[in-house]
Amino acid sequence: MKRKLSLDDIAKHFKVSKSTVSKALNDSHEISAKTKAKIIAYAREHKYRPNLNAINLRKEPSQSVGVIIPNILNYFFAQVISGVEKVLNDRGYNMIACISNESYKKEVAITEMLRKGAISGLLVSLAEETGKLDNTDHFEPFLNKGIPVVMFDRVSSKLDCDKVTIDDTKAAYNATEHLIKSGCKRIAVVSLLGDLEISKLRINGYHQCLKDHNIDLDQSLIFEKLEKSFMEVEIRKLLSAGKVDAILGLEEEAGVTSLLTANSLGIKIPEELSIICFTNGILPKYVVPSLTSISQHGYHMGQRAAQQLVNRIEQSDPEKPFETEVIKTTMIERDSTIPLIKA
Amino acid sequence: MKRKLSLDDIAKHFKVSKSTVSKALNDSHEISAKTKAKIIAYAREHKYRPNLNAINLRKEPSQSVGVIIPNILNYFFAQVISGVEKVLNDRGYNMIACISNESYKKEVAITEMLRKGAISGLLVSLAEETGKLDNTDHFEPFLNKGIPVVMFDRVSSKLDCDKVTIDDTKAAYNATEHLIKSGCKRIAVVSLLGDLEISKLRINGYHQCLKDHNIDLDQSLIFEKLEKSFMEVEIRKLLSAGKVDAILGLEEEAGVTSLLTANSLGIKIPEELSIICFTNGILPKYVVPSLTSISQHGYHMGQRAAQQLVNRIEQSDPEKPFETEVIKTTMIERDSTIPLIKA
DNA sequence: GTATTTTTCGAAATGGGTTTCGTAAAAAGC
DNA sequence: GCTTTTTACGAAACCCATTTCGAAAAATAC
Repeated sequence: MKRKLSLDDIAKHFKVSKSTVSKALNDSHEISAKTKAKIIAYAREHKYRPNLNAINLRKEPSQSVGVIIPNILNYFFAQVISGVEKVLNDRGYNMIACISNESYKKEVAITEMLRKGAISGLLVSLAEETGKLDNTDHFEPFLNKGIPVVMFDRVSSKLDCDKVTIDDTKAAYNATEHLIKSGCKRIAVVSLLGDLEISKLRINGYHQCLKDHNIDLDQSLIFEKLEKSFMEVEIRKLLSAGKVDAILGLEEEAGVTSLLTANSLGIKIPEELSIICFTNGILPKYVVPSLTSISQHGYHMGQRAAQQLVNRIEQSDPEKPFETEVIKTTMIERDSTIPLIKA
Repeated sequence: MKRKLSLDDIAKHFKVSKSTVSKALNDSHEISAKTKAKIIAYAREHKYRPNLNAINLRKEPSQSVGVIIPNILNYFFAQVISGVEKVLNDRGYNMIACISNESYKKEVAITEMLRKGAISGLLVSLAEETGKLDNTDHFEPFLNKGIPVVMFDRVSSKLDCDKVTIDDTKAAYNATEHLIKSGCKRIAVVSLLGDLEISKLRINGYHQCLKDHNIDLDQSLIFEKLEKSFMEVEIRKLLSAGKVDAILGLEEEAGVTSLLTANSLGIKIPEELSIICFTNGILPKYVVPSLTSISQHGYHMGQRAAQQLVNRIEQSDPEKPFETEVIKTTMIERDSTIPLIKA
């Protein structure tokens, strides 16, 4: 059991006071060269590291908030982080960014780390695996301690806290409707989102829209839990069969992969196949043909989530009911869909 | 000058001891319901916030390191962050990620914030503006305090510390040589990097290669300090003039913009124009035609930088000379260049 | 009514540094 | 040799919340 070496320990070793040690290590002029030398040497040898909390206790208290995102390589989350960082910085907070890498275990480990640390609040977007396990118990300790939690985008209805999302159901509904109005009848759904709640919501929107337009639901056209490694093969099978005239991608990668696969099969877009996908990242604009996609306004969502959190932190009324803010989505029409003729 | 409300302040107000206040706020059973109620009410009303450093002083000390990147929306930096985060997490550190947004002022503000905070080390990639001003004084205080700093990618020779970079000169040389060997003679350079040191290094590599192949340098082909908003116009002018048969983009955006502009002008790639760019992000693979680019292995670079930093933190030999680790780059050939026939 | 238990609270120690101020010893001044 | 100034260091306060332990007060037991 090695306890950390402290100033007192060094002081005792040399039979001097800890103020002497402190001054020696800070290279104060009050301490003689010899004394300084031996203390510094000893400190180095024994890898003395000052306790940063102790140092900071004397300084202005600094606040930080933890942010947990599933994957920083996802452009949407990079946008969110960008927005979060701006707000936090403007309001004098540090951001401790953590990446769950879509893993439940990692997410739990992060929360444990953050609990030890000193955070004033927590921003979370759930890992895919957490969505599947549907377990958000690891966030409870924060709420119990009065540390506010705000979930964004990938939220869970199991946790009672503030949330910032898009209207997934409505966005999916509108996208589906656009496809139907442009003449599509057999609309497939492809997705890597697995068991996340937002996946169910989006599919619900799709269902509702089909129903409202009297189109029979065909379960064989829904691929909601694709594995990344098999996605392209599955899509290729689907498209080769020639039974679909549109694809709704529940996230960007599914949409882009559909488009590229269609290209490689020589399927004409949008004449023979229309595609719309969620998440307007970098790719939709640059692939050929460009891809109609639904912007979730990540930067703005990040800003709003951070603002909600800081408001909670700074205003101490725990009685204030939790709110779910819904960010409007925007469908950005590009070349993968047939433009509607305005009535 | 309002000082933060402390436990003592509340204790004095009610003429009780601060242990009573502490217990009341933590909902201890030792405190009567009435006492608890009034103390909690008062604390809420006056927005009492415990000093987290004081709380943490009693817990296991947690270490965190600051990371400053210019822009999280840049895929390369997202990769770096990804690698950094993995290493830091594995080794028990928190990551405080900060975004300078390419601004010198913001970068300085971040360092000031981090100095107040408790960080054990700092990872930095310079903002473009900082490169232009060529001023890294704001990092000196960390080094003077014995807090190690590791720079990565956009480093400065002004600061004496550990660094992790690619061999910019060599990478540019190799790319240029590839273009020359595939028959290009008039190679333009386009870049948004402005006054960053890496920009000069890459241009040096280009110079050297031209020299070694007895090609005269034409300054009018070098656009090293393009502004983002004028870039496309400049490139369009350049390409319309029809005087170039290759473009070397010093970063991804310049490369992609060149490619798209050439497309829109009907210039055939790679027959009439070859393009290579630095930074193998998401786009090069997806644009049409796909773009030959130089991978800087961001994830690996992030990992190495973090490892260097943690090593410095944990091993207390400040005498160890600073090192600059050079990460090998890889040129990924795609369809924007003519393949070389192997000898 | 006395003995025992429970409730409620306070004093003080704790965590690990920094900083102020006081003092003894050594150096300098005359 | 005596006074004044430096130099070198220590004691203690300070930052702020938590927690242990002891004690007084109140409630219950018999």
